[in-house]
Amino acid sequence: MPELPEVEMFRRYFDETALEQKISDIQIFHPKVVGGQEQLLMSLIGDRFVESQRWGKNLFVQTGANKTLLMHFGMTGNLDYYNSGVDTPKYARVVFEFDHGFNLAYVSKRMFGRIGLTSGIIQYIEDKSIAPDAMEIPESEFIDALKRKKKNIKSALLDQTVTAGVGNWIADEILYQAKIHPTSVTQNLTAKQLSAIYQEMREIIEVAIDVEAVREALPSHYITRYGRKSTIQCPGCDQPIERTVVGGRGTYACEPCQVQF
DNA sequence: TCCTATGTTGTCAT
DNA sequence: AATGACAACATAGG
Repeated sequence: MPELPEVEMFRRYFDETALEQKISDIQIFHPKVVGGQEQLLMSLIGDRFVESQRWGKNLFVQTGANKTLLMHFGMTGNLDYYNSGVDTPKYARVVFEFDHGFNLAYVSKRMFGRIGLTSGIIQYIEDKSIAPDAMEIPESEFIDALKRKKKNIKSALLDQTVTAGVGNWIADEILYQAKIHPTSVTQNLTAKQLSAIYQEMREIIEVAIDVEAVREALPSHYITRYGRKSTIQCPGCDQPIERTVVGGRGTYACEPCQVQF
């Protein structure tokens, strides 16, 4: 699920459910998602979450004791706030128990996600060379970063050192809306085309957040709205949307509409 | 049985 | 040294 708009939904959900409550206990069901730092995470018992911040697909939370929790959701992750009297959600890997009888589960089915304490947001972002968030990055910085990449445009958009938050469906939608073929050589694109990509990126993310990241609620001229089936037709020309593999990721595009550069 | 899935990273090659 | 290509990770559904 989680690209930038989905993680933004998780952030809002987290704010509505988990802020300002005393953490009375923590359960870790799988050491892998905490990177072996079980003791460190357990040190949050008695603390409380005070403020969340999203950067790309990363969700950071500051605690009252000035610690920084990081959650990344991988390909299959989410948060689930539930009454402690009912069953623990399936695939819950870490559970925060609060004083008043409700729990927050960090759920990660395929366990590609990670949760744990970091030395701080800025430090973490620097260490991992993560670029500015896709909704924050200035156009000139985005275009300069793209120009330096030798890979195809789709892979460049997925590169979190170019900008943070674009994932597989957003990349496909950006290139579909910009009418640019995903395998186009990034350095062949003109300033005007790169600018169009930037504008589409912002527009698509904004719209996705507006519809609360519900795919079926996206505009009818978005190919993402129709899911990842082999039967989708291009909303523009009615030709079938083709599936290929680009940079190791399933990629959907309209061959007639999207020009190869 | 085989392939795919809204992500990142370690390894190997260039 | 730095960058790029690609398999690997773990689980379920078609």
